Amino acid sequence: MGVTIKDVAKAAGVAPSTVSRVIADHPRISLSTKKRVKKAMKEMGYHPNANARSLANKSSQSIGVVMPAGADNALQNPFFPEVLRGISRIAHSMDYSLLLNTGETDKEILEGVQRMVHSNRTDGIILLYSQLDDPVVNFLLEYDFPFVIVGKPSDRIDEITHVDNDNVRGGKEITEHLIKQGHERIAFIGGSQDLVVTVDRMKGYQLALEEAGLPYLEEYRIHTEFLESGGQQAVNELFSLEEPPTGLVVTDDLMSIGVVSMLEKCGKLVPEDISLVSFNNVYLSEITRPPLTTVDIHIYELGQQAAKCLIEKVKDKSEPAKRVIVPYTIQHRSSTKEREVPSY
Amino acid sequence: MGVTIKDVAKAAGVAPSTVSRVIADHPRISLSTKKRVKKAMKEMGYHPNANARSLANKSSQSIGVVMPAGADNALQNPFFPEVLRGISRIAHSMDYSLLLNTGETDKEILEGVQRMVHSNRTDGIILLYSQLDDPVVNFLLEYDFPFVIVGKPSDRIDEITHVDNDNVRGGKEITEHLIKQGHERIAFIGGSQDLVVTVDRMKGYQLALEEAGLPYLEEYRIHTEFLESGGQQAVNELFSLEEPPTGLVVTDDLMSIGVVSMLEKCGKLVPEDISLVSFNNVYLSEITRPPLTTVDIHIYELGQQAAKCLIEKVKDKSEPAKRVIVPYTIQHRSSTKEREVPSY
DNA sequence: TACAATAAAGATAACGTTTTCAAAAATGAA
DNA sequence: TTCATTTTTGAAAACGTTATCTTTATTGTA
Repeated sequence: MGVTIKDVAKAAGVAPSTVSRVIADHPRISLSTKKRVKKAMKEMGYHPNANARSLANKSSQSIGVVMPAGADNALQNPFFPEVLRGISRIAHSMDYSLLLNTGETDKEILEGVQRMVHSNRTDGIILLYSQLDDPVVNFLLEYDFPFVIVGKPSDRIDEITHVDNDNVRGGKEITEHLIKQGHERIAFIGGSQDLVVTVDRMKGYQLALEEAGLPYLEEYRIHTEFLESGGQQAVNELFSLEEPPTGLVVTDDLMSIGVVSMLEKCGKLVPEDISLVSFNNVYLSEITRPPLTTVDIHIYELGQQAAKCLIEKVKDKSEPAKRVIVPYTIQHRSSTKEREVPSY
Repeated sequence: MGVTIKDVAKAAGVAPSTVSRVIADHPRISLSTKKRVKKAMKEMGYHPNANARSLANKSSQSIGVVMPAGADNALQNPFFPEVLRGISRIAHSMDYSLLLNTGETDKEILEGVQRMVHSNRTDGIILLYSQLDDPVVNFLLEYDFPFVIVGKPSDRIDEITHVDNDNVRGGKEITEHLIKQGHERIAFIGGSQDLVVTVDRMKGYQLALEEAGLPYLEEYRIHTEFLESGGQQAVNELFSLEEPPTGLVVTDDLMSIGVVSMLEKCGKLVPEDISLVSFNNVYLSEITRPPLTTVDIHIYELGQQAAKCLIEKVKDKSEPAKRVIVPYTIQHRSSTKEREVPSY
C-alpha cells in the first residue's frame, strides 16, 4: 500500500541505502543523486515508516507525558493543557511525538508508564507532577530511563533533572505581599501534603511569617483535595476561630475560586473582608471575580523547558541531571487590599 | 539489551514463532508448551517490542488525539483534560496508546496529523473540535483514514462518525428554562461562529425564542473569542441598549465566568439583575459564584464514546459511519432567577 | 600514466516481530 | 498395524528502515 524506500530507490535508480542516506542528509552523497532521489520521493509521495525506523534505530522519536491520577477533579485544572502546550511546542519543533498517559489510579499510571518504556514506544518521559515516594519515579530511576519532572522531586533530587519554580521563595514573597499590606493573621489553604509543590509553597509561607514575627499556627493551615466537600467545613472552622485570618494564601488558582465562593457563603468578601493571594496565573484568575493576585509560574515555559531537558537527555544519556528554575513573576490584581488597622 | 522473543524461545526450547503464538494466545498451542513459554517470559522479564510488532502487523495500537490550535487561551478550557480522561480510560482498557497532537496554528495541526498518519504511527484519530471547512477533516477523508469527531462535522455528516450532544435541543431547552422564568429579552454570547458547536447552540436558542414568540435580535448576539479584550466592550454595548436583556445564554462555562465578571463591572449582578445559563458543567461551574445553571454535556462520556467508536472502526474498516448522541442533563444551580415582572 | 587517496554508491545484515507454509507428532479409524 | 486426520511445532520470509562493509568511481599527485 504505502510506498517504501525500495520503491523510491528503484524509481531513482539507486540502492535503498542511498535513499536512506538522502533522508538522513548524509554528507557523503553527491548533489546530483540527492536531487534525483528527493524528486522521486516527492513524486511518489514517499513518507518514512516510523515503526521501521524506530526498530532499526532503537529510538522512537517520541516522548511520554504522564499526568497524575485523576479520580478527583484535579485534572480539570487548566495547568495541564498549558504545560502540554509548552511541551508540544518543543516536541513539534524537534520532530518528536507526544505519548500521553493518564489513569484513574496510581497503579494504572504506573502500569502505563511501564508499558511505555518496556515496549520501546518512547525515548523519555516527562512527569507532570511530583509526589512523595512515587513508584513511577522509582521505576524510572531503577530502570535508568531518561525522564524529567515538572516540579521538584521528593527524593534523590540531585539525580533527577527537573524543572520547577522556586516555590518556597514564591510562597514567601507572595505572603510578604500580604504582610506588607498590614495583614498579621494569614492562613494557608493548600492541596495534599503529598504533593511537593504544596509543601514548598507552605514552607515559603512559613518563612515569611516567621521572619515577620507573625504566628505560624496549626489551625491556620488547611489541606484539602476535594474543595466542595471538605473545604466548606474547613473554611467555616477557620472563620469561627477566635481570631480569624484576614489574609489567605491559596496554592492554586482553581482552588482560590472555590475558596472565594465559600467565603462569600460565610458572608466574607474578597478583598474587602479578607485578602487572598494565589498561585499559577491561569487564564481563569484574570477573568474571575475578583481578579486574583497570583504568582505567575509561567506554565508554558515550564513545559518548554521540560521538553528541552528531556530531549537533551534522550540524545545523550550521559547528560548530567539538571535543575532548571523558571522565574516566577507576581501578577498584582485585585484580590488583596490594605488592611485597615482597627483603631482601638 | 532488551530480551527478545528469540531469547525466550531459546530458553524455553521452542521456536520464536511458538513464542509469538503464545503471546497472541493462539489456539493451536499445547497447554504444556504454553506454560513453559510463559514461565520463561516471566523469568527473563520479556516485553514485546511495540515497534517491531507494529511493523510486522501494520498496526500501531495507538490512537491520535488532535486538540485545536491554541494560540489563544482556548486550550485552558477544562473541557480538554476531561475528554482526554474519557478517551484515555477506554484506550487503556483496550491496550491502545494515546498520541497527542497540538499546535499553535491550523497549519501546524494539519502537519502534525499528516505526519502521524503518513508515518504509520497511529491507527486512527480523534478530533476534539469541529470547525467549518477543516483541512484536517478533508485530508483524513481523502486519505480514507479512520477518524471520529467529538462534536458535529460541518459537512459530509453522514460519512463521518462523530459523537456529540444534541446541542440545538440543549440550547433550546436551556433557553426555555430562562423563558419559563419569565425572561423575555434573552441575549446570546458565544465563541467563534466557525465552531459548529456555537452555531448549534445558537440555533437552539433561536428556536426557543421563536417558539415563544420572543424577538431574535441581531444586537442580542455576541461572538467573541478573546473574552478579555473584545468581550467587555460587547457586554457594555449590550447593556447600553434601550432594552437590555434580562437573560443570557452563554455557550461555555469558562466564558460564563468571564461574563459574570464583566457584568459586575457594569454593576449588574447575576442572578439578581440578570439570569445566566451556560454549557458544559465543568468542575468550575460548581465552585464559581454564583454556581452556574448549565447543561451538563457529560464530557467524560463523550471521550469514552469517541474512543470506542474509533477503535471499532480501526478494527474493522468496513464499520459504517456512526453518530452517537450522548444525552445531556441540566444542572440547575443558582445563576438564574424568576424575573420580577415590572408592575406598570 | 600510474597509484594512492578519497568520495560515492551498492550489498547485505541487522532490528524484533508476525505469518505462511511445511514438517513432525499425536490421534483415531479401519 | 497402517493410513488419514488433526494438532502442534518449526523454518523462513516478510515488515521498512538503518548501518556496516565492500566495491566502484573520481580525484589529485608524482
